Amino acid sequence: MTALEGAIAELMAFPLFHDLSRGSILELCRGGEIHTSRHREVLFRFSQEAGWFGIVLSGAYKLSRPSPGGEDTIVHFSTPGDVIAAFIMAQPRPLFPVSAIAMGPSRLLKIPRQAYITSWKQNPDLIFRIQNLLSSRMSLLQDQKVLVRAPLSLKVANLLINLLDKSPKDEGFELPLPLTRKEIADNLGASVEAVIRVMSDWSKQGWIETNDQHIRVLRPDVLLNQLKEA
Amino acid sequence: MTALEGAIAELMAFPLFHDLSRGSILELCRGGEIHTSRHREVLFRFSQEAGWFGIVLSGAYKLSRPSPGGEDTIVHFSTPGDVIAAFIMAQPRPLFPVSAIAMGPSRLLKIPRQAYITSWKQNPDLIFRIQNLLSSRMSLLQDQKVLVRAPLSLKVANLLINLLDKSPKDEGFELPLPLTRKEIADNLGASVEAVIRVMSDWSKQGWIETNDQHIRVLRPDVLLNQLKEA
DNA sequence: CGCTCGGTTGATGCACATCAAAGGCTGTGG
DNA sequence: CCACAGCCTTTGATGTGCATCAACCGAGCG
Repeated sequence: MTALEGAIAELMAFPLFHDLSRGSILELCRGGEIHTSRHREVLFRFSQEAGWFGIVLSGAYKLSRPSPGGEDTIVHFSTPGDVIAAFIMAQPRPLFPVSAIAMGPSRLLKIPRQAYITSWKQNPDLIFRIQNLLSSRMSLLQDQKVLVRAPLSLKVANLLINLLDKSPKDEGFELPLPLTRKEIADNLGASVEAVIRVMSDWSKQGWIETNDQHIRVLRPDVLLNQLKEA
Repeated sequence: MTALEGAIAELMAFPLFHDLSRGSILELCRGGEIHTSRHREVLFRFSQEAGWFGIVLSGAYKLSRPSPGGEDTIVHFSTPGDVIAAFIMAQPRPLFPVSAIAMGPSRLLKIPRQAYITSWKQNPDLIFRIQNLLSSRMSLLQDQKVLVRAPLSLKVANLLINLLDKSPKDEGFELPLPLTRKEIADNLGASVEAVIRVMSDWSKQGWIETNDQHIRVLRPDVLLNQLKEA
């Protein structure tokens, strides 16, 4: 419980809990516990029973689903402040709709489903914020869907720009999470090699820069232009 | 208002309003009006201000978004019982995230945003049902995303099966909405010609049958198998 | 030191897109 | 009532973006 109190400060910084008092946040997170993940640790797997939902505190998790070819497809990257699996808590007997795997060391606040049903549900404003989160995630999915016919470079540009939006502005255009080419490929439905060819081209142009899985976008304007003019 | 009362019977049949009394439904739909659309009529366009949301009563609407190539990409087919734009009502000043166009003559119940903010919000169960609708729609989008790397025939099979699920079971596997090959292509991000080649092959095999934009799936088992074994 | 993981490069082939052309069907206006 | 324009479907010919396969390199790590 003391650990939980320590996390309150982090929680209050997230838009989800904006304006809420320390006391009510504690009440909402009753029974919650903080889970620490190592790089590549599996938090849960697709179709497991979901007795809890979570809020990302630090690090990142990739959410993926098994695809017919055995390879997993990444459907979302969850960064701090994101809720995981909250959307399905309203179902009578929810199953996780995705698998979740940590990208680098990460921390997550696990909250029992019961708390959602009892205290969260009674707070319409909170439910609305969840609904907004969900609808903006849907919006991202649709953005990607619209680009299916576009060349691969556009898809990569779109992804980088979107991730950049999540990043704190003072980071100098560095993506807020470690990202391999394979993960990008798995998210876009492309092959690693194709992604590499696009990105190493951009590196040569001096538009991006990467060291050790951390990508910095030097010329976000150029990438944005690709998206617009096409 | 009398017209609205006439629609109550239809509304009560939808899962969304299941178990609700005639009176409370009337209350929820206060200020609503029934809109009748002709084939190809535009209900609203992407990025217009959204002062209302809707419930499809009959017919169908396609929801699409403009894509870089000018061509619209269809993100969802809405059939009776579906809510349209309810998910964004929680935002302070919502804009329609898609365009909506009628497929064949259709009817829709328009409900002012104000009603959502006041009466819908006060009913946690109702909000939860909306959340479930939204999350199942997200699930569909993810299903499609998982198939990006799969051959076109799998994507078409997946689409037909999903639409079939919405259809009343006594319809003998006929899709519940008129659907052109172009619309299928626009939904899957493929070319019309490619879709035609897949489907006319299936017709020759005797797996499907189409007359005048109405598609009947004669061998749903075969299509399902394609999805599984791959 | 072998191992796995991430990145990179080149050669080859295929599933589609694209372009072109044509016929049927529907609605609309002269 | 006819003519014309749009929309939907179909078929064939040609081209290409990207998947696939194969190989290699450097870095971290037990």
